[in-house]
Amino acid sequence: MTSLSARDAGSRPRATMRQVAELAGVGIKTVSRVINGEPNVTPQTTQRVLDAARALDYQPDLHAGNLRRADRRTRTLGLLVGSVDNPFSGAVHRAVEDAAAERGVAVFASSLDDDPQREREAVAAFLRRRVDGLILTTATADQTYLEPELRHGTPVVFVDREPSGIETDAVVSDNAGGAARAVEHLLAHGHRRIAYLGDLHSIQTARERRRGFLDALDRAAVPADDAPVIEDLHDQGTAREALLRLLDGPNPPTAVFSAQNLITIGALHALRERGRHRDTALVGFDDVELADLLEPGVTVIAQHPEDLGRIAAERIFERLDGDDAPSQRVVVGTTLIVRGSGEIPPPGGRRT
Amino acid sequence: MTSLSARDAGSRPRATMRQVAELAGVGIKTVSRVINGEPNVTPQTTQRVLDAARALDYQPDLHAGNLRRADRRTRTLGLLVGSVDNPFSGAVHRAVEDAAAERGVAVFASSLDDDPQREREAVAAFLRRRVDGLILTTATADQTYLEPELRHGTPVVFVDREPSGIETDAVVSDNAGGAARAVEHLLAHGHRRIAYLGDLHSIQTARERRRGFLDALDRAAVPADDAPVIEDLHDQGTAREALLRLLDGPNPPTAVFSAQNLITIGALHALRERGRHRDTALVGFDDVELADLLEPGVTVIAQHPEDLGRIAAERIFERLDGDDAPSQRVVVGTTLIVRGSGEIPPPGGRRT
DNA sequence: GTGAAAGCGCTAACAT
DNA sequence: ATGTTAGCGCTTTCAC
Repeated sequence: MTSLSARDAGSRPRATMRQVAELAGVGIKTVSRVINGEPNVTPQTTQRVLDAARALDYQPDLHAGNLRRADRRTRTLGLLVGSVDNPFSGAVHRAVEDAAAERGVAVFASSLDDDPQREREAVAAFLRRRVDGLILTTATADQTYLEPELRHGTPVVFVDREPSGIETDAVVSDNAGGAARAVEHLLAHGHRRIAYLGDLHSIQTARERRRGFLDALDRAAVPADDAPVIEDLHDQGTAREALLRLLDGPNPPTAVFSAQNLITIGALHALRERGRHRDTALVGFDDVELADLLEPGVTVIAQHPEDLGRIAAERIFERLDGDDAPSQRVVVGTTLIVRGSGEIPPPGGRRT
Repeated sequence: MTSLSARDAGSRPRATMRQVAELAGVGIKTVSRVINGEPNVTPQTTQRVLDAARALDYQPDLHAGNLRRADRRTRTLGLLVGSVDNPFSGAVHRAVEDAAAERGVAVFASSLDDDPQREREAVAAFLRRRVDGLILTTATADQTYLEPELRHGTPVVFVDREPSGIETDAVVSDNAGGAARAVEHLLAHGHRRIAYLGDLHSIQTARERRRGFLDALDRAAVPADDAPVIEDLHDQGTAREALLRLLDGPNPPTAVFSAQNLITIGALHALRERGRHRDTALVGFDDVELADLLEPGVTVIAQHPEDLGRIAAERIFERLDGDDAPSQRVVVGTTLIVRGSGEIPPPGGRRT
């Protein structure tokens, strides 16, 4: 007897509806009615069926039922986020889960890692499992590949980043606006030499934040030469190194705008390492835990990931409920949280 | 024309294998062979089938196939964590996802919120979707209800918390050991009056950490009366309030052991608010982001959630591969990270 | 190398 | 109020 057969010996196959029907002495359709809470079954029969189901540990097979069911709903959603390990993604995920759970919908979650190929594979994996809808953070330059799914009627909502090449719903932060707000805040405190530390240029939100940053400088008539723009940072380590290079350079910035949560953490490390955290201003995009307890506290442009996730999930369910309005783009505002680091004046004090 | 029918008008039903077969001019079984990479199809036929599949945007229906497939595998896992919004859970989740993705397995993730009812519902939702295995963080006092699933052959691995009432695999941190290590560290720095701030007593790990805490005090012959033990804290707010009460009381502790990540954050807030963060020692269980940049840095007993998640997922796949060894309990060690807060001496200096 | 027929567990449609 | 039959999209079995 091999280990496999030994294992099989102990395992009863899962009970089916037919077996429940047999044990209860009723037809299979009656069991179906009871399990699905359909009317026209006497309380006595209902009880007999429930007893039989309990006795056999019966669990209905959602996928088998779905195969023939008119609405063909799996009550399942596919969610693609930056990384389930990132606090921003976690908050989005939680909001989606809450909205889905209310409706008896389960959520497949996958991490994108800003890798276009992972996106394609995750979406394909979702579709093969016939999810009712897709909530996607995208890493591809163009999402035309989703066009067939949209035509098939599968709702797709983009969260955090806007779609490109297809017309569909999106829920995003006010990236450019938030970044501009950060810069204006630093400008108001007298800074002129503000460094930009940004994520991969391939990421739409990174480009938006950079645009907001540059626009704000432009509006203030600050020559862009004064602003070192460092892009393509993708984690704490690279962000730290980039800022260390700036701080060690000939003309270090008096203020820093770090355009993503991990980059902010990397920047904080660099400033501490050079002992420059009390004289170099810093505003981060996206809030980070414990930012309020650092000295100085970290001023941030907070996003509202719970709102992004909740609204995205609600759009999906509205679409599933038949809403066929033109695709919408919802922009969720950001909030400046003043904590100290963003209010540090430049060395010479406020100029002009 | 209602909005629903208008919507339907634009949506083509999803292509089936039969349609692909028709378009390619072959039998359905040949399409099946091509899609599943089975042998005995000529390259020419293969190409014709792939072309047809492409033309129809064909995506195989994993669940339909699974209905008849011999192994009945959905290539899907159910994961239940504390909350997808918690950094510890996020790290566990990510490790599970990585192990699963390698094998083409998708992950359903749900948040437990330490609510027994949510656990039951999440597990039922997983089972109705015929997940191949369950990785569970539990909130129930007894998991005997899973016995039928184990008999059906569904692998169940507990992560973070140990099972009760059933024999199955578990992957947990060394909670008691880690807590004891924290206390020993504080004792070594001269503390005798050490407060314990713990999570819900209903949580197994919380009880373990409390046990480790009390055992270490006992071994050091420190009377337990000196140690205020506050339990049933469940978020930053309650933890903060509890510590504020202790600090404002007649005989405040000289050191604090906060037994969970959110509790540590709440404790940090309380200490700051009273300006006691430089003279009250603190060791936290579970690491928190930016703990190293606070002043003083926060000394913690770090867990290794990535290891917990990875090992749990590996156990599941080993079981699915036929491993029928007796159930295993894997204990992942903790790591003391010294950063400053845990090395603050008591007011009178080191006693004895 | 390829295909026809049966059937997985369930629901829809139509009995009775 | 309950049962019977067909069939969802696929894999299995077995025939050719």
